[in-house]
Amino acid sequence: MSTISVTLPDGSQREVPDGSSALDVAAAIGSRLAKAAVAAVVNGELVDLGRPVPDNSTVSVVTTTSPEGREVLRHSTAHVLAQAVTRLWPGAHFAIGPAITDGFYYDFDLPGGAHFSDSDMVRIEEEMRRIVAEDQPFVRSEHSIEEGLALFSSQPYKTEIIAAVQSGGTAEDLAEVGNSAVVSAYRNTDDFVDLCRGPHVPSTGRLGYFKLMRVAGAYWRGDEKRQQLQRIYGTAWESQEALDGHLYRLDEAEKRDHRKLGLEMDLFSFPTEIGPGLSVFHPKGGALRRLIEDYSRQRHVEDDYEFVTSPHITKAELFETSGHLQWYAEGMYPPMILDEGQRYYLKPMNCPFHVLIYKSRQRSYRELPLRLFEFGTVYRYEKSGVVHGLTRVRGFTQDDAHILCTKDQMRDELARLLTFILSLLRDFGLNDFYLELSTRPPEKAVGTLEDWAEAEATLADVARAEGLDLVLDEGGGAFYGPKISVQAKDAIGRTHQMSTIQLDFQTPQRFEATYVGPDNARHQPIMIHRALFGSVERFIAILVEHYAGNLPTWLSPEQVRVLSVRNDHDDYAFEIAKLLKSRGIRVTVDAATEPLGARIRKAKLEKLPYIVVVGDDDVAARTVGINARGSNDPERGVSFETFLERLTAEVASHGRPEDL
RNA sequence: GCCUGUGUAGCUCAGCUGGUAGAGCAGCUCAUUCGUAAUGAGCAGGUCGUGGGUUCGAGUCCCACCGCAGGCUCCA
Repeated sequence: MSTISVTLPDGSQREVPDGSSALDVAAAIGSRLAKAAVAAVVNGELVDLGRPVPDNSTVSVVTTTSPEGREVLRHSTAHVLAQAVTRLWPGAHFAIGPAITDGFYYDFDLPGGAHFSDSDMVRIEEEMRRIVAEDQPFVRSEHSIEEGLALFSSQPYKTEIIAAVQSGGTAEDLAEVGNSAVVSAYRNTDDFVDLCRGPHVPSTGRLGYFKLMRVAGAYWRGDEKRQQLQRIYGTAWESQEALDGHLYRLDEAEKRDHRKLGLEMDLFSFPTEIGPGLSVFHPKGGALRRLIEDYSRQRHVEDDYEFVTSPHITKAELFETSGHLQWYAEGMYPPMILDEGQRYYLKPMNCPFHVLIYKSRQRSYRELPLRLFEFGTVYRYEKSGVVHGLTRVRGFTQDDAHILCTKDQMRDELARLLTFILSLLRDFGLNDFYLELSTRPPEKAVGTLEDWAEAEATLADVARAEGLDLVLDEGGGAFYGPKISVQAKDAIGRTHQMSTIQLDFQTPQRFEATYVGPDNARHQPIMIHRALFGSVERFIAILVEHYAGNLPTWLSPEQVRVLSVRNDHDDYAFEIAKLLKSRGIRVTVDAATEPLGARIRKAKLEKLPYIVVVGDDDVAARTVGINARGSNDPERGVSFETFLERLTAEVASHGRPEDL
């Protein structure tokens, strides 16, 4: 028997019999590898294990613990889901079923307009386990377009994809099929075959560590004007431990949910009497908010911003001039009709007001850059299905500023701004950033291509200069200019869009804002929109989740609670509370009305940074007992002065919290 | 806006196939005075999201609406 030679990832060569499959190669390397293998990369292409390997090819075996391997088994699990559904609902049409982060989904259209219910998830999962137990093979076949259309003649969504691929096809379609010349399909049984690019695990028996998570609606091809399908989401892993780990992480994330913690910590609420997406901040949330805003104000003062304010409503004319009514009217609250037909709108943005402040008198180049800052509360009519806690609301406050500068100043101004933003975010305990550049949206955009190109290039240069990773978001810009956004990773690795810097060549032009240059002629300034927190409300949500409610001491609404052991220690407790308060510490006293253990427990549950206990010894020696958050080991007999120094130093340095 | 769920006391939840609401915690009162995560007793608290309907009778069944949750679409 003749042999062929393959190159392995470590560079070594191996001789295998001609006609060997990727699985044979894996087996030749080792039986454990063969057991863990789910697919292979042959000459750079991810393929089935059963695929014969050509001579002189490079072969890399993909195992279940690699990202590619997990993707293969998730995708294969999606096929098992589809088969289970077709067994239970004969005649069901299925659309697409890709692997996604941590799992997979599959979209279905059930016969007779039937819908899945939550209890169906149990039945489907049972059916899936039967299919796994049957250990059905995944058998690949390749067909011409015509054959493909015939093979899937009872599956209209599949034939639509094949037909779309025939006439070019989108990236999404090609992901299903592979390439435009060949229609590939994977058959599990005589009754079940699915259109798919592959690769797949050799057989369903390789799967099993999955769980169906939920059912949701999804529009066919993501188009809200088309058929709404039933989407089932699932998660799938290579082992029970990995699956359990994922479920545990979900559980932990749920414990951090700012909506839950916000209620428990008495920070804010959404009274239904006020309306969806409209929040009120309670005293503790109000304190947190004031601390955040005050610190931000201080930093802005230091960075040469000037403070302005503007009203919440305005005549339509302002947003006609800015272009918002033309582009985003559906995102605005409907107008109030006043004074013989005059239309007034709640403001969805602050920028036109700031431009009017700029325009209130003639400006000289000597005044630029002019940095106008406002905590501006805006209102946007979000669709009813999208409001979510504090992160997506209908009324919120932006830490909004608009910088007007000359074209020559733009580059320096952007660089300075990015440094400022990162420094401020780091002060709040966020440390892991990358940048995203959103470029010209093809449909909704004003301005010349040249202006866009120049602005995008400048933003990219400045981002690179900061040394952070830059990700491109093609077509994601606003209608009036490109933007760069700072993305921050939180304590459990989730990414949040934080700050945005938006260049705008259009608004100054629309408002005919000018400055007089050294040449004594009028010129148009550049406008930079920027918000660091984005919205104060959303920033609070992110901080609460980042810290799991354990806000750092400098941001805690109540920093210290003093507990007296007995009533006769109350006077001392109040005395040191007064001293702490005089040093700017937010402190309360919980006098001895219930047992000490109960008061400790209550304060612990409220996530207080410091619980101070004072008893006989402390009154005698002017000391305190300190029970710090995150510690199960209280310190006794610390002198009050030592504690005060430690506390004020921690607050001043924005010291990090004990447990994230 | 669309799909699927869901809504009982401030919070967490129980309430079987329809027979006129129940617990724990929190709150209040009284007693207890205690050295680091729950002292005891008592009291009070709900038109069961809202409005219709079926029924002798609805927290429970049906319809509509509202809120919330998870998705989809959207997010200047």
